[in-house]
Amino acid sequence: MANQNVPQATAERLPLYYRTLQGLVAVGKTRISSSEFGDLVQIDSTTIRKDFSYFGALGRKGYGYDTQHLMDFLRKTLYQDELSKVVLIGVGHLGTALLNHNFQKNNNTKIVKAYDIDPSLTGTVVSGTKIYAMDTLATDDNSDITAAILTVPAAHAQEAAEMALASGIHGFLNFSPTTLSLPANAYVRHVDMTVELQALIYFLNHSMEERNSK
Amino acid sequence: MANQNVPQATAERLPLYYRTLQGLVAVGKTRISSSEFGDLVQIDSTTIRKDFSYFGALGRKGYGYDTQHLMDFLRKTLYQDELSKVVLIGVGHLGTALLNHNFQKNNNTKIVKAYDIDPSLTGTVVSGTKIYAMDTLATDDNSDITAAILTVPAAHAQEAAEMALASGIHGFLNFSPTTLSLPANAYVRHVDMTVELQALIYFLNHSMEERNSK
DNA sequence: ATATTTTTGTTATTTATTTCACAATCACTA
DNA sequence: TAGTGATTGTGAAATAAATAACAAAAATAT
Ligand SMILES: NC(=O)c1ccc[n+]([C@@H]2O[C@H](COP(=O)([O-])OP(=O)(O)OC[C@H]3O[C@@H](n4cnc5c(N)ncnc54)[C@H](O)[C@@H]3O)[C@@H](O)[C@H]2O)c1
Ligand SMILES: NC(=O)c1ccc[n+]([C@@H]2O[C@H](COP(=O)([O-])OP(=O)(O)OC[C@H]3O[C@@H](n4cnc5c(N)ncnc54)[C@H](O)[C@@H]3O)[C@@H](O)[C@H]2O)c1
Repeated sequence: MANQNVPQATAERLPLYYRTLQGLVAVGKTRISSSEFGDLVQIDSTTIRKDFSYFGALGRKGYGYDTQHLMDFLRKTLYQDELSKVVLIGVGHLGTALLNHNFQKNNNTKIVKAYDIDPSLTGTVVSGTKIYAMDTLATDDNSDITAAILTVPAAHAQEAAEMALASGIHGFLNFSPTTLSLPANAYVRHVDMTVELQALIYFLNHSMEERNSK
Repeated sequence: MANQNVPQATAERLPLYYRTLQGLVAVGKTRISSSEFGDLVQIDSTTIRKDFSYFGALGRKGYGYDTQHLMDFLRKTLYQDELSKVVLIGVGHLGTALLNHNFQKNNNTKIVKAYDIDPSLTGTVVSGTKIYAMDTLATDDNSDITAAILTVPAAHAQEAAEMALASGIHGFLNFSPTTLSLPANAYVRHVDMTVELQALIYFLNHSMEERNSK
């Protein structure tokens, strides 16, 4: 069942498809065509049909897609039918916001514990999540944890990631503005708000120039 | 000077290059080769040379790149030599974290004001930024504002964006897990943490399966 | 029951991006 | 200042992704 040949670009769209389908099922919509779905998610309908086709025939010709069936399929494909446990490292401004955000709603992921270097935070509970000292991280057994969310200052992201890896964590969602150097058995995704903001400003200015020069 | 034919993928890497160069200049490194730079940012050196080549000859053969010169060039290209004013809409958990985060450090962008629908927040100041009522947004003159950061609940993101657009804002950094439908004169970038987390889980599981099947 | 319409799944085509390969050029050494 | 080594800039090739086009199939209407 493992689909080795699903393009990366397709895989990255699946969560959006899944969430959109959750919304459709919730409002009682039972069927949808690729073009109507495409309008919703702002992706060309051909791209959507192609994406689904990597997983076999999920729709019915002349009818479209059954939202419930498609949602169920994507839930399995995205491993959302089992709970994924994650930890959060760095309970500062951003980390606290993430702890307060209930990822578990429509999203089978739970922040089960947090780590911070600040001794005054050790043992406290933020939004139901207990905070542990960093000293214990590297020697803890976290092999049941899917991923670590890194919200520490950039200067400490690398060491924090290495400790987490030592404890058995292989996935990382890095919010620090720095590149991590980890061995090949680790997988990192980077959410970089500064980059996003600068890219936004770049594209805004350039599309304006383009418009003016026409 | 407007470079119409810079690929999108290249443009999206420029902020990372710029930030990395800031770090290099700060520690006194005056020159760097594309391969050393590539190791730092984890991008193939050929890609880096190609990226820079869209802007002309920025390096010197047999020498590499002058970090200060390259940084200055990118600062101009990314419009980082002028201050970009942005507003933030939705001062909740995430919005507050962003207000507390000093974007202006190494990043010529300032959140100049915020908006929220909660009357108890109106007139208060969070981390130096004054909060205004949503009623006033659509009629305010925000034509000097580059972009709006949207950190409102998903159900209100569309209406908030429309009000901001009415006030003269054309750029949006959307943190809500929802697609925005805006006219062509608006430009939206989407930061979607739920999608990132699910994509991470998907790739982790799939790369594990791949490894096991070998 | 038949005709018409809808809509998928897929092959072919186009476009975008990355990587390769290497001549041209400059830096540095002796 | 000649010779060697380093490193860029760039066409060509390879890979990846998006879009177009359409036959096949099923739904719906008549
Ligand atoms: N706050 C934001 O909105 C925002 C936006 C974009 C990026 N970021 C990035 O996210 C990261 C966190 O930002 P923040 O605003 O929450 O910072 P913060 O200073 O508020 O919080 C950082 C937390 O990490 C802890 N910490 C420091 N060193 C540590 C270590 N070695 N191990 C474990 N914990 C450690 C601190 O005690 C603190 O609680 C930074 O890298 C920042 O650049 C934040
Ligand atoms: N908190 C997180 O870490 C996190 C993570 C991922 C995504 N998000 C997304 O970011 C958004 C905000 O999340 P949050 O946790 O800060 O939520 P929150 O409930 O803490 O804050 C939302 C804020 O928006 C304000 N608001 C509500 N309706 C509004 C309207 N129509 N106009 C203006 N302001 C309005 C509320 O008064 C509140 O202050 C949500 O869409 C959420 O899904 C948050």
